[in-house]
Amino acid sequence: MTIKDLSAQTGYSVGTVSRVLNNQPNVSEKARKAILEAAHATGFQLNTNAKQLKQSHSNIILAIVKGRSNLLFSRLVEVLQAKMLPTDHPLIVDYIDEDNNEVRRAVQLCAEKKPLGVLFLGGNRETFLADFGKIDVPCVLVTDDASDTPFDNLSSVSSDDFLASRMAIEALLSLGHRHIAVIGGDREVSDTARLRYNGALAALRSHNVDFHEDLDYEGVRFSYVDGYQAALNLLDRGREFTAIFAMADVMAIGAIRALQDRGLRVPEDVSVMGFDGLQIGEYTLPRLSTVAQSVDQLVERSMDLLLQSIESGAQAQHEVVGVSLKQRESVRKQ
Amino acid sequence: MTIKDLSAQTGYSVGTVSRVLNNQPNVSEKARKAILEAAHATGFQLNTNAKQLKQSHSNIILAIVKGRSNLLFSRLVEVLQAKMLPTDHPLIVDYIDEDNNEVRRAVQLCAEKKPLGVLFLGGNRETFLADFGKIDVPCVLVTDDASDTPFDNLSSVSSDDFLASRMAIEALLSLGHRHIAVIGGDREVSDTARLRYNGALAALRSHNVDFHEDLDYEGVRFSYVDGYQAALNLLDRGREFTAIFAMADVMAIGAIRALQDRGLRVPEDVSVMGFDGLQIGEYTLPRLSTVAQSVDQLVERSMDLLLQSIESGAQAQHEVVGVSLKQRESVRKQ
DNA sequence: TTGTAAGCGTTATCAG
DNA sequence: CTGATAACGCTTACAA
Repeated sequence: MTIKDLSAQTGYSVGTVSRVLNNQPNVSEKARKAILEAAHATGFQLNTNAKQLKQSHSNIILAIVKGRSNLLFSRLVEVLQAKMLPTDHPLIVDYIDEDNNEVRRAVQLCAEKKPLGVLFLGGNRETFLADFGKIDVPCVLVTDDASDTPFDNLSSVSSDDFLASRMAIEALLSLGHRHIAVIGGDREVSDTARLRYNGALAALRSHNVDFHEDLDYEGVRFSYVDGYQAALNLLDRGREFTAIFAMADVMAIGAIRALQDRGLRVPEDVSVMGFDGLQIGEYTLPRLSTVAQSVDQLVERSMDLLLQSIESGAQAQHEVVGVSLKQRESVRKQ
Repeated sequence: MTIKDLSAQTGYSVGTVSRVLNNQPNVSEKARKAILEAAHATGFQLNTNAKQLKQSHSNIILAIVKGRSNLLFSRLVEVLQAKMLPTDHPLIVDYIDEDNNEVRRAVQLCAEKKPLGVLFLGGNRETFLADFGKIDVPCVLVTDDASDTPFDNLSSVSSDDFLASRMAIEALLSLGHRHIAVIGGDREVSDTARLRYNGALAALRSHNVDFHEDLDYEGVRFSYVDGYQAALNLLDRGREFTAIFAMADVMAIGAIRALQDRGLRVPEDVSVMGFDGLQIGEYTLPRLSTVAQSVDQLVERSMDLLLQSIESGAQAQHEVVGVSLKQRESVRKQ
């Protein structure tokens, strides 16, 4: 089934059929009705390959998501979809593995889909530096900062990871905790992990609190099981600590379970602070205290920046949206 | 950048360039090397639109996933990707919203991608009955049963929802529970919800246990918050129950929190049994007792059936894989 | 308002 | 082994 068939069926030319199917003007109501009817009857759909191959530009917005099982990104995508619906920009969401190159993927997809702009959910500075030059449509990096990047078509909207992390530690400190362990990611690989680590360290240092990277830090993957194992390692190392700051809620939840399994109560014996503000944190026992990123704002600002660049050629901007400390149940006074 | 440019650059014709880029035989080593080198140097990638438009068939396997935030499906996709990697079948994963029509989407994508076969992660019987006739490649419906469907190119691999649900209830009954509430989905809409409901009901009936649909059943969406609210409703209704069976782990987790918020202890005061066997269930307090679906087997059998149909034209088959009762901490003797 | 036809980047068929 | 060349299904000037 092609527009040719539809053309034959209705007696109109493929040109007219195409115009109707794309809601273009300059078509008689009669033609429009006949063609639409035939299309509906047969369930006809335009072939996206041919369409995109031929089109010199679409009004697609592309979102490239780094990591399928990142719950924060899942939520961001949900909200993004909802907010895109009322606009007339089709949203194409493309998932790549965490260790794939998001920029190269974008280059490829830009050539194929000719989107108006692209949103990167997660990304790595080095990767952008290496290949972003090949992209010429407006882009926004979401959840990571790109302000120290030399591209004038790359905006960014991120939470202030350094500050947020600092807030998390300060909150713990202000409650009297003086021995704090940190569970995070690989700082060599992840900009986010590095920033959060530095923020935590800065807070610790400024309060003259003892912290030994080798003993008090666990750099692992952002997952339940890694958080669980990290907490176990911390415990086995024999260091005394009254609080753990985990750089992601999933790790925090894993860590809490590890503590509980070792007979420690949270928060009575050990406080645990997470990062992200995932939904699940509201249903655990204890409910997870966390530094919550604002999904709504992240999406809102990103779309705004992107649409502004697209519609009025606005300059690249780098915004930081606020985080909020959710004091729930997993943290208490020492 | 197109193969034409590459052709000009290397002095070979587009035909040869295409052959090289597709690892086809009948190309001299010299040509292969020169072209590959040029392609690498420029980071050239074939345009998928043009490729798929022209190709009469690919060896793509298509997976259509119904619902982005279904944690079971996320896990299935992960395992699926891992298992597909060693084969030479590119896996294309396409996500649609829960309330979209998976079959119509498949029809469209089959026309465009010409896949060898398609895997449906989740699907609705009615939907298949209505439109599946238009699909002629081998397909497997995963997690739902399609044995009462008249298509000879549609296999299915599912957990026995009826039996599994029955097992869940039996387990509760054997522990002395006689007042069991059930939290599930909309049986009008979801085959799965209906099967699980019927299984639960059968078990209850066969033990002559009192169960009033209006009072003891909550049909809601499969989410934390809905599970939470459902448990609250159950409580507010004033019925006495010593156990809750939730048809999904996420609902069970929500329900547990609701009970805890009302001062009830799980499992001391109320036992809660989930369904699915998600990872998160191993990290909650209490750890979630659940009827676990076997993600590995589901994927393994689905791929097997699909590949058999593709490679040797095997007939459609309908398999049921076993579930396992994970007795963890949220259920105990009444 | 409608039709015609070129061409998007590729694959595939056919000669050479 | 290699090169021309005709599609694939669509959009988009341009003509009518």
